[in-house]
Amino acid sequence: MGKRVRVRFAPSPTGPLHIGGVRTALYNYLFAKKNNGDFILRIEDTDKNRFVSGTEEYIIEALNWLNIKFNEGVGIGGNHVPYKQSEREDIYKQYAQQLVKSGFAYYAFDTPEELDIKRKECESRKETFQYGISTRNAMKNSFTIEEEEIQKKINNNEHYVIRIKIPAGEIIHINDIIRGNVEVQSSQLDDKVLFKSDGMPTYHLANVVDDYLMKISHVIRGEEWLPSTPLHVLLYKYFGWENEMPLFAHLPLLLKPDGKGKLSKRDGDKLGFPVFPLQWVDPVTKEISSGYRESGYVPEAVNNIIALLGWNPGSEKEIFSMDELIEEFSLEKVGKAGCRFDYEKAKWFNHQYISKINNEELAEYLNEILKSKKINSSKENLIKICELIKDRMNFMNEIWDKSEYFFRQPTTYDEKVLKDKWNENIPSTLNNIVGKLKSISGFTSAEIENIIKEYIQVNNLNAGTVMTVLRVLIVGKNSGPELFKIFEIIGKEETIKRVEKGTKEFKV
RNA sequence: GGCCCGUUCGUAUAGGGGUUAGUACGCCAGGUUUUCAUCCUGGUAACAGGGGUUCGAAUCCCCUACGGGCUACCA
Repeated sequence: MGKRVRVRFAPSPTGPLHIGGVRTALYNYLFAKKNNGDFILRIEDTDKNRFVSGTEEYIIEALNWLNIKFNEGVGIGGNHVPYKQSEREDIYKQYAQQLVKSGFAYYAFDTPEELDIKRKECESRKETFQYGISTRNAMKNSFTIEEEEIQKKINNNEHYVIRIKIPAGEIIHINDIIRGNVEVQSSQLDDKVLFKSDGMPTYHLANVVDDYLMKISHVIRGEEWLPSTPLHVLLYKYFGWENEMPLFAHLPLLLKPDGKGKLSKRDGDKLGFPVFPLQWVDPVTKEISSGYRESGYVPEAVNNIIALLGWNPGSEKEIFSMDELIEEFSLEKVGKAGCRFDYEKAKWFNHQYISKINNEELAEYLNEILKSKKINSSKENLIKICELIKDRMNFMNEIWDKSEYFFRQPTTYDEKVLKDKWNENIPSTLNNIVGKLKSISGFTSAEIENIIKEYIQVNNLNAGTVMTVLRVLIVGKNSGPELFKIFEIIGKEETIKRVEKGTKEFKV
């Protein structure tokens, strides 16, 4: 019996969640559900300077929209409260001090400015400054300052940090579920800050302490964390938690479409597709970044799209419901290479999902939009309309564009098409057609079709011409669903009105 | 620069010693639709390069190249 699966999604509230973060959340969720485990939301707000207000709420709203449900964490509580790191300040301090006491960490008093100077010096010599075994004896810290003096400094409220003491000559092993065994020489690591002078821990400390305390079994996170994982492994060891250390799985990164760098929050709308799940308005600059929701994506499609960015069950199946994703997901099938979002494929996925929405549901959605435009229509009609336009939609927000002509007369005609088809006989033909339409009692598409086709045949007319002209007068342009079905839905009176109006108004 | 991770059609991927290297999106062509879109059929297009190992390598090993990540008192 292995231990209970407990995974966490741990974003920092420094901006809206981007699509890569959403994917990390989704994989964690799928893994938890698949293994009947827990999915925890933890907010990693240890950097006071980068905090952006509203992002915590944003993250929760985004996960809700996508139906990625956590069962423990910020907002809902659990056995390991609090789940916000800023509220756990005291815990980290205690653990950092424990490490100092046991000799695995030490106090350091170098100011950021002093460190900056050191780094620049090294840079000018084309070297990299490493606060570690080779330099720590030349810095202001426990190695160079007497114990008594250190206590005095601390008591005087002098700024200090706590750094890990990286051991010499060790090989640190990481066993990553996705990448296998990774080995790193301890000499490559530096004495990273664990506890900052503002009283907050760094990611490294907070993360390890919380994962341990919250009994996290698997750490599923982006590949950008792989280089610091040896440090985390060392921390587990120094705390004596080796046996409780979670398993790691580092996900391939989502790259920019041009292949230059990883996708970042700053990419906003520059890429031709949303990078955020929900629209985001920057609280300071008021800059608006579009979201998948507002761009007309359906949440199930978004989940499907991002699930397949870096994971594939090995079959040729492509459309997965959330339940199917849960059923089939496994970390072993996650790929190693970074991947790119493809707008065209995403559009196709979304189209697949829209065409699967039942007409009643879509009709309700359309009705909401109509209400905002003060348009009334019967439910029955809306269902018929949705049936006709559903396959023509790629995004939900196209629904008005694709259905407008059912509710109002066209305000403009596609003149190019009309001019091309128009001839001196058209007006009289249209008048005759209006006469025919008036004679139809049950105004059904089948009946209309019979009558009009018969008229065209009897008079030896060009069907393409007549139909195209009628369409433009009714719809405004030369596209849309079957014309006679449109006639039926808008009704006899409206059809006749539009044809008469067009006949009168259009001049070559 | 150093360290780490990666590399199959344009994109997402399947394939893990013997395949005509499969699929989906895109693109192209044809069909359906008297329109457009959907839909259907077909086509286009890839194992980064070089060395090994092997009867045989996309697949295992090494090197190189390229891409990416990390290198903060950011996460």
